[in-house]
Amino acid sequence: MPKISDKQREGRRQQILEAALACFAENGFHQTGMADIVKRSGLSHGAVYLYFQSKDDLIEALADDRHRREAVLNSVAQGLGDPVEGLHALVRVYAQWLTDSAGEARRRVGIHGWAEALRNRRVRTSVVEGIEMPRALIVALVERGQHDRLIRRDIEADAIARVLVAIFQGFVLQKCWGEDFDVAACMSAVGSIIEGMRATKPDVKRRTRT
Amino acid sequence: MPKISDKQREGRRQQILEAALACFAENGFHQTGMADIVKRSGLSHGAVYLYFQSKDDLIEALADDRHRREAVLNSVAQGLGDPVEGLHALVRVYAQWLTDSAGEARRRVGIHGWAEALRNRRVRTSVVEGIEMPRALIVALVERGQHDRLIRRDIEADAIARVLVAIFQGFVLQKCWGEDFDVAACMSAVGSIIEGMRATKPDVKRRTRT
Amino acid sequence: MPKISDKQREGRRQQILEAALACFAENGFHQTGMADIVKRSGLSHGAVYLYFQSKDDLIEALADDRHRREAVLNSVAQGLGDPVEGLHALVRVYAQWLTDSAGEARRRVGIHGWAEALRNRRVRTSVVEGIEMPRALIVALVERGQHDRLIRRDIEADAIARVLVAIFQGFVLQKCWGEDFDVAACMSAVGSIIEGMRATKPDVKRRTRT
Amino acid sequence: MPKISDKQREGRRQQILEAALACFAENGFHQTGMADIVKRSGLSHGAVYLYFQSKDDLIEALADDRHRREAVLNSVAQGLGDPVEGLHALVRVYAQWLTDSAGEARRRVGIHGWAEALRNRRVRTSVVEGIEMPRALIVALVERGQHDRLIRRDIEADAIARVLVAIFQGFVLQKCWGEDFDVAACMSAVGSIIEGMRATKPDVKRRTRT
DNA sequence: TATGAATGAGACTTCATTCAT
DNA sequence: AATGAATGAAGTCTCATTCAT
Repeated sequence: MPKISDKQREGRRQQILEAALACFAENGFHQTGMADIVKRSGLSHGAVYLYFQSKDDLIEALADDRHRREAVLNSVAQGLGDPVEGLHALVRVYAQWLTDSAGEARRRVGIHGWAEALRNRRVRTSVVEGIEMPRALIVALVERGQHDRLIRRDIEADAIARVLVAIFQGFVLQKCWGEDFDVAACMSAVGSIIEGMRATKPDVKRRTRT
Repeated sequence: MPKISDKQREGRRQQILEAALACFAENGFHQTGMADIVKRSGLSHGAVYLYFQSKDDLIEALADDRHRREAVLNSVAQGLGDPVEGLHALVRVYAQWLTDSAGEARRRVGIHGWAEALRNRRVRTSVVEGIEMPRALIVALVERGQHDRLIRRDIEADAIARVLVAIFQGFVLQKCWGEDFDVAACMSAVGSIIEGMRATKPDVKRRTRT
Repeated sequence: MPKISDKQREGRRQQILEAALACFAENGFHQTGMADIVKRSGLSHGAVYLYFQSKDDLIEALADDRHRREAVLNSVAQGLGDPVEGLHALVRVYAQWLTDSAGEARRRVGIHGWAEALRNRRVRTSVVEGIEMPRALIVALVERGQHDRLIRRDIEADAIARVLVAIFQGFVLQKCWGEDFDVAACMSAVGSIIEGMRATKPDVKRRTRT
Repeated sequence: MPKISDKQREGRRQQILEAALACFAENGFHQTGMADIVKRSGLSHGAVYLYFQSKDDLIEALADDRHRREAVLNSVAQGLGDPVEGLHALVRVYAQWLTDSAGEARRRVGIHGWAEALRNRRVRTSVVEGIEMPRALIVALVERGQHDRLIRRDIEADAIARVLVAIFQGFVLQKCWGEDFDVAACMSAVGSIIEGMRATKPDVKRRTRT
């Protein structure tokens, strides 16, 4: 029975996804031909279509894949005691993801996905949900911090969350374009921003004044 | 061979670029056909190729166009007395650019350009130079501020510049994807961050002022 | 290698032929994929190829099948006393075959076979032999009728046979295309034509003249 | 201005249609590749798609073409004084069409079209309308003949019309399959059938004879 | 015997670009 | 200068058939 095992099946799937990832990272979705993916995967044309219905399906599978991986990333920063420490932890996780050389292809494909999201509804959904996760996480941390009087109350949690997400998006772009993007320094600056969010002791002073 | 006037020539060029911009904004570079641009421009295939050597040439021309427009944007924030006010002014200018409904197409094409920059050296150069301008401006402002003891000296000017640029890049993405991106609130958060950069020795100053 | 019984073998064969018949009736030979037949038969690709060498083999097997079934049809009209009654009987048999709702698929496949006969020699042979049977039968009946002075002698047996066969072919086409083909009325018209072939009494007169 | 004239345009269209006709006649619609048509037309792939949107469009254009030609055929038999002569005229016209050696390809494609009509709604419409024309014409002739007491009133005009149409359909099939189809003899048999429809004024004749 | 994953030639169609007019 | 018909390489995808298991 050449009905291959689920493990083998998944292996083939990954093989194709990896080939597609590498090709898309190099040339973008629309400048990559199925032939490129086929050749890189080491399989045949037909085999690829046995695992993915179409090129778009492949693109969407990669989008979903990314979505799933990011969920894991975010989980790292959850459940930490101090909200501000939670934010720092999140920054650290993303900094690491940004530095991981094996993730270069994934970051590049991510950028192509951002552009694709503008016209492909399914990709957009995946992307938007992808940023929704860290956004919600940050909002929760900030609001908890504000409730506990650890974070200044004059900043909107929603807005600061979008700002932090934007920072990482911009970092991905700048890192992928240039060779001289200093991740450590930039991350340190982000750390400063987070520190700047800490409630200053005036709370105490105000109380004393009152 | 009725050689047309330079003015007419430039008009035709703009006509084509506008058509291309609209098409690219809708469908991206590689999902837009020359036929789409030709139809939208109201000219003929031949005419378009009279003004642009190739589709890539058109893409690069738009990238350069963007580059030129951004130079104008940045000039607004130059020459202001107070560096921190300069930063705020820059934020305001970009906020307005982000809100301008007529610029939606340009923002979308910009995103496609970010992806294209990954594989097209000429586009990448244009994009990188494009962010180099505000970056350098911010660096200059911050360094002047630090020199004047108006801005904290524990943050790296280079890094904070990249952070601010990244924020705007991320905002463009989030704005183009979603319908519920609150520009004003986010900008206000950016304002807070800038305020957080102010040197905190008010005591001394107040004393001296008093 | 558990060799299955001949009975099982024949069962499988029929199972496949039935699936093929249904698929071909719906979509024609060349718009039906082997995958369709495989799915409908409930067997596997390999199994189908165990019973039929190729798709063409399947097509030809169905043509032969039809050939065999028609032989049975024709036998009904044989051995009747009155030749004219024989013709009427033949008409009745074909009318019934035309009305049989279970035969719809077979009629449709038949039409596809007529087209296929134009390029597939084996199918053509099968089809031509298929019409040869009723044609010869009609010729025999008419010639016997003419010999017995029951049928007018001014008509060629060969020609009238082709006409009758043609009528049924056309009826199959018209029935399969349209929903408003009135079989009974048309058959009645054919009956009139056959009646019109009866020798009129002039024979007697001629005799008297002689 | 290389905008070619309507005449040239129509010429190219015909060039392609002729190539398609020849290919389809040889191998049927689905066994003919666009490459075959392209090669035979002497044009390029792109050029063919400049005149026809798709292969299906080509098939449908040929179906419409046939439809139009048959309209001309039928017009021949219209406006004749004697209805029975009209029927004979119609038979003669179709007999000629059946014999015309240049029409062999058209007849073969017609058969493929009959099969295609089973699954392609547009083709079916074209085919059904195509037989509707002669059918209506025959019905009109027969009814006029019956009204004028020239044709027997015991036969249904509708039914006999379908019979005559069926005869020609069957003839086309038999002619295209076999090399020994005797058109003249068969047509003569059809003539006999039509003669058999004449009202037999037995009363008058018998009286005169008597 | 039976399975179904795999093959790869070939199907249809698009599209950036050219060039005769 | 301007046109738009024409090109043909390359794109995505299908499918009859095979063969390791």
